[in-house]
Amino acid sequence: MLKEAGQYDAKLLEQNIHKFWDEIDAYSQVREQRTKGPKFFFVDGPPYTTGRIHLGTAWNKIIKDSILRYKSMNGFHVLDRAGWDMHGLPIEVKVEGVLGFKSKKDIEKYGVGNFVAKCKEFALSHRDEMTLQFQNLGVWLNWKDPYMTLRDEYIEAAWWTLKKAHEKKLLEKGLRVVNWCPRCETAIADSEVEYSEVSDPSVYIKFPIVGEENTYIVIWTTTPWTIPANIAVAVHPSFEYVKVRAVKNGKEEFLIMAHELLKNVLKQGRYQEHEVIETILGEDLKIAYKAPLGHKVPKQNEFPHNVYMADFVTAENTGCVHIAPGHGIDDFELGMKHKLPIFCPVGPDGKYTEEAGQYKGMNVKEANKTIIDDLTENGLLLASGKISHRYGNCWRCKTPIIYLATEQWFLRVTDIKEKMLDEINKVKWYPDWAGSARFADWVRGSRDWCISRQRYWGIPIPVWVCDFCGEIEVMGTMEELKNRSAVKDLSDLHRPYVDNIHIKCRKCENRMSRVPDVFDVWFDSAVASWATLNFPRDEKTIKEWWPADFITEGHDQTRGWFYSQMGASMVSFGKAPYKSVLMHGFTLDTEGKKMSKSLGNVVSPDEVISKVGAESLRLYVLSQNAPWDDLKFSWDEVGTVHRMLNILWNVYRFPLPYMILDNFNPVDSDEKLASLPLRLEDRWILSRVNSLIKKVETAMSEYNLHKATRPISEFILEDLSRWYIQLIRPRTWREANDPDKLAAYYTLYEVLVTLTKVMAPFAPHLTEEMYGNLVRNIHPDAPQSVHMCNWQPAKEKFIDVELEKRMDVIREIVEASSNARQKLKRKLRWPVKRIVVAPKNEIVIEAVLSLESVLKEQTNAKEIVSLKTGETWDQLGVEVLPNHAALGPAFKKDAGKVIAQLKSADGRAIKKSILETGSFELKAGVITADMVTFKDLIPPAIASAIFSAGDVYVDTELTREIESEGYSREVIRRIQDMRKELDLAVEEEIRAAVEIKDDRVAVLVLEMKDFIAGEVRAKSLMIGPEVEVDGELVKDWDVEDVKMRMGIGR
RNA sequence: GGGCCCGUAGCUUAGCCAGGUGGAGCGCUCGGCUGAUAACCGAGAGGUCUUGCGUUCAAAUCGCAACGGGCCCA
Repeated sequence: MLKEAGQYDAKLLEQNIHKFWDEIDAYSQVREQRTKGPKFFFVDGPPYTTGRIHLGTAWNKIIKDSILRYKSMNGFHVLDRAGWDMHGLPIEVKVEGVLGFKSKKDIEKYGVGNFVAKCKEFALSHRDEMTLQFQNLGVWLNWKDPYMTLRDEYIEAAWWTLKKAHEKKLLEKGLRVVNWCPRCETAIADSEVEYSEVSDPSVYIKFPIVGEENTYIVIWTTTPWTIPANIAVAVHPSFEYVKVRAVKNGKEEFLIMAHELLKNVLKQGRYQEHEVIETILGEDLKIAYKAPLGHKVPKQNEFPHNVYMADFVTAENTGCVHIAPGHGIDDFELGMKHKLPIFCPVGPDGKYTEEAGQYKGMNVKEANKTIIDDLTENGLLLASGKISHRYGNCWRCKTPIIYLATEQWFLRVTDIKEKMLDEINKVKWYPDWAGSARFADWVRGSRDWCISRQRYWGIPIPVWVCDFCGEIEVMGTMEELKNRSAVKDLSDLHRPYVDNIHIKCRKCENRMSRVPDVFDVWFDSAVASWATLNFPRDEKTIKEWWPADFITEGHDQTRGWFYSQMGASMVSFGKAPYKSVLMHGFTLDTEGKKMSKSLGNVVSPDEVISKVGAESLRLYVLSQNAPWDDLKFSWDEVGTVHRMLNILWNVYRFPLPYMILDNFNPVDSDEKLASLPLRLEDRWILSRVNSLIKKVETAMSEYNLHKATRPISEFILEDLSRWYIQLIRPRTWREANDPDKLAAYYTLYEVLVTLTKVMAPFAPHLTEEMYGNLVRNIHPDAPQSVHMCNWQPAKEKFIDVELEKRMDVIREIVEASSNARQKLKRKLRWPVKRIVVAPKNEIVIEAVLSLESVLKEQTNAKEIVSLKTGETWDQLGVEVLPNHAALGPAFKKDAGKVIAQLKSADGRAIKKSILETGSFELKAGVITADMVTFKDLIPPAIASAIFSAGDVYVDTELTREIESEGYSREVIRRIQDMRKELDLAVEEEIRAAVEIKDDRVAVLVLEMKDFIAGEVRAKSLMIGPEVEVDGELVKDWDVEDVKMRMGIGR
């Protein structure tokens, strides 16, 4: 049997549903039930296990959940292991913070094994916390058996991939300039560099030219600390350079720089006068210079210093670029091209090494000042100031990065770039530009991928190098390492356990040792699509599932996971690891600014859930905007969604008491719907809900979640709540087993059950609750959960597009008539004599004709009249407006008389005659069409309003009958109000008495006594000018200036 | 500096691809309803469609540029 429902309490409801899901293990049942269906392989982009989830992560998982629920209902066998990204520097930094560590030395002292254990503990505990938070959102993924990057089988997937890269000669060790964090003492990826505005030195330095007395080439830099590593100067081959004689305080010197930048440089150096001596094209600038700090850095004196040409030189500052191949990417490439020494006198801790001579031991950033002082001292500083610009920081510890030339391991993805671009085209991107424009652009500009990190908590790079001959071998699996090393007991593939395993070199039989590095953490998630299938340990599953059918992440993952997966997959399998990608946006604050702790504008999912529940949050993020647009969070809009759900809940619970009272038991509802006398409004709502299904299907086929959810809200508010429920109300409180009432019951029941299925993917809690009552309480053998139901396709037999159109017209007319009523302040409770519709087209006539009863009821009109198209209602008066400009010349001095006669004549007759014959005869003369214009005159008791396809006239003239009914309804409303106050049950009968202190009104109301008694369920009812009023509740009322006293009791 | 996306009423947005009088919701003001009631419904006010230039008979819509925001890169 159906049960009544109380007010909508989202939190309580959601808690109960979560409990219910746990009890029956709903998730597992749903997935198992679909194992025979077509496969749908989804790979969860693994969130990083630090701290709590934020709104963006919540949105991400809600999108995933909704799509997977939809796919599952549509019969797909969904594979969806949740994923966790658990390695890497972010966790190391957090753990270092907890332990109060400042540098790698602290970690070494503490013991790598202990440190790694702490990192693991941190990752696992945060995984548990975050799992709960995701579950609170109602997100269904395989939480029991998630993939975790710290598991041995996952590590093997990464190892196997690297071995593939090695086999395909795409793995390379080399000296490269990398982004280096001097605090973390490791290389970091381009994607781990975060830019911020900082103030740095801006210095102009003069490099003395060899063989030319008092002549210098001028360079500019923001990093004076790289000057000890200077090896060359670069100029643009096609720029024009000049040699200038410049004078400052009576001293002259000769400077070389780009011609167009001359003025600025001389101003910077405060030269008082100058003269261009010579103009030279960049490509002809063949000069050597002396190291500016040779006296401090002896090693510098061993290197040649020359000027080279480079296209990357821009016409900024001096047009001459200081080149330190050990400290810059362009510098390094220029150095390689000209076989220059890659001089890098800086250690991993960001301090100068032995090679930096007198600067040894100094922190480079702190050395800036010393170097500027030293240059001043030897007269080579032209100018020194400050500049505010964007500079890269380590995204985790915020330390400014430096560029260092170091030995690193690289994946040569640039070799397979073209193939990667081909694969991008084969992937279906939502929206299209995410792939064709954004991702393709990123891939085109990508460089070789530096995959090594000099850290501890990560997947150890499985490369063993021979201590003697340098031979390289890559271990692809744990098994392989065991066999090659004869270490039988290998329980953990992390550092430090793998660090001490040695193998014998195949070439020279000497000892091989593992390189100490770990993987860039992006490499971990890069292998997720096969790691989640337990490949390479399990070689069978991958054949059945891979590649992924679908992934979805935020647009920041273009450079991140979309790319890392693509790269790793191209290396391993030579094709894209996913078939379709939905790229979604970011969550921003109401201002459109990003949410960040420092701005204090962060809204957490928990905060939203605690206020309005997860369901409102879900529908809010799904419907607010297109998935790929950024979402500006707004509490107001969340509130609006919550209100919509509340209305749905009220719509759902409204009929329950009546249905229960009537023992409504819709076991054979299909049959009943076919046999009961459905009204047109019943057929209409059935048509609407089935049209809705089609809309949702169309939107979901393109993952347009906003276009799927918005029509659902609209249906609930406009069609169900504001219209259908209003229409059927009188039918629901009819007492007998009336087929007309049953038709409404069965229709509403069908609509609500259909709606729960359409909404289930998006609002899994609310629909589960409704389903439990509406379906499970009636059919005990129905699927246990709405999420076990099949998607219900639209029932075409119910769809009637014409009817939908006609109902739209009726709704417009009703709106217009209530607008008109308002003009004359006539309440809806008071019937009106008639409503006249002047239609613009035939559809309106058909609509009024076929849906007259609906129109009558909703407008509370005694009669509905529809005119023909173009017909003027004959009750309207016509005002004739004389056209003086035409009448004057035509009638001259009689014009005044004509005008007077026009005013007193019957306007309607004039209009009719003019329209039919073109003229009208007055006593004073014949007037023609050009002499007059007409205006409709609306009688005082009539109000009009327009709608899109015509006019509506409401005749509010009072008749005895109307007054009688109007006052009666006033009485009824007040008695109902009192019933409410006494908290009476709907079906409970009362005794009532009404004293009306106006004889005329008392008589009018008395005429409706039976009607009133029926409406208020009164077994006895007394009405009259002098009635004794008593009972449990007695109240005095003022009804339209008539004093009434009413009393009711059981 | 470059790539991609976004900019419409006080707020959140539809319309833009396929040019032809800008639609909603929230909020506000006024009113209605009172057997969904700590609910619900109607009406009204409110828009230089970020700005400028161009294409066109016609531009929110197409093109170019600028400005502001987001993500990514340099």
